[in-house]
Amino acid sequence: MNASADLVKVKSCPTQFVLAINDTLNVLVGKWKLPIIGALLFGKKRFREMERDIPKITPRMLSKELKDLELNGIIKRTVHDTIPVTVEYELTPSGKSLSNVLDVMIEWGLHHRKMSISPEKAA
Amino acid sequence: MNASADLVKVKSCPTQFVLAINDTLNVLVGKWKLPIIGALLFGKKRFREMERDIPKITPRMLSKELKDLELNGIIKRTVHDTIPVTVEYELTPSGKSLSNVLDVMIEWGLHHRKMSISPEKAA
DNA sequence: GTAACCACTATACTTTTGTATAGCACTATA
DNA sequence: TATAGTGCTATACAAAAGTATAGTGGTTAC
Repeated sequence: MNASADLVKVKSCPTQFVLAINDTLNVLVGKWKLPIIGALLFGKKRFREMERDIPKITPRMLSKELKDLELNGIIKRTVHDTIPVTVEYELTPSGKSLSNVLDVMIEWGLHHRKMSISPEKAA
Repeated sequence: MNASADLVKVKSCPTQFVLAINDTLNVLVGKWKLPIIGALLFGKKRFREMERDIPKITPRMLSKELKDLELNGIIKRTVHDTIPVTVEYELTPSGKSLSNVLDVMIEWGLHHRKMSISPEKAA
């Protein structure tokens, strides 16, 4: 498997190129996906824990987004049959590897922000 | 300016971290932004040209998204006072630098797709 | 003169996304 | 017995995003 060869192939074909990016975009899009992934980058978390960590999220949204992320193979849900049941969420390897994408996005975001505030200095 | 130092700073602070990524996300989100940026990666384009290049986009959407991207400093709009007027759109340096982000997203997208189809082989 | 190209804009509608609020079935603690 | 915590789901609504269709005001070619 050669990632950069794939890149060349994909970039020469706009449609495929858009499809691949959309896969990534779909995983990150929405008001809550990022805060959720962000929270899980720091380790396993339980439902109520995340509810407290993420300001203003409703249980409905948290539940919905967790399902979505699970379906997309980004997080793994584990039910422990303690009493009462406890449920743990954690990132899958695919989910963890997203942090590479996020790093680049952070870099661009910071740089772009500086550029729009003071293009010449970028201080 | 040290990008990786910024990265460390930002990642230790979840709120900032989410903000920086959201800046990037906002630029890319929506059904049409990516096709538009994709089209402009291949050079300057005019309105009708893009309308033809991007299947199924309506002029309303194209106009709206172009405005949005211009406001966000991703593209530059130039009006030439030919008769009739011609308008050209092109990526700004900030816009061009997005291709780094897109590259990483393509890589993740392709890899993740392979993982979900056949996790062991990843063929 | 009519048809077509240019770069859009207006209006009305549907779909998707997110919010507000309440509730379930269970258990542990006071 | 009352209260609070666990991990959610149901219903109804509001806001945002996207679509469909038509039209503007100009110019050039047939």
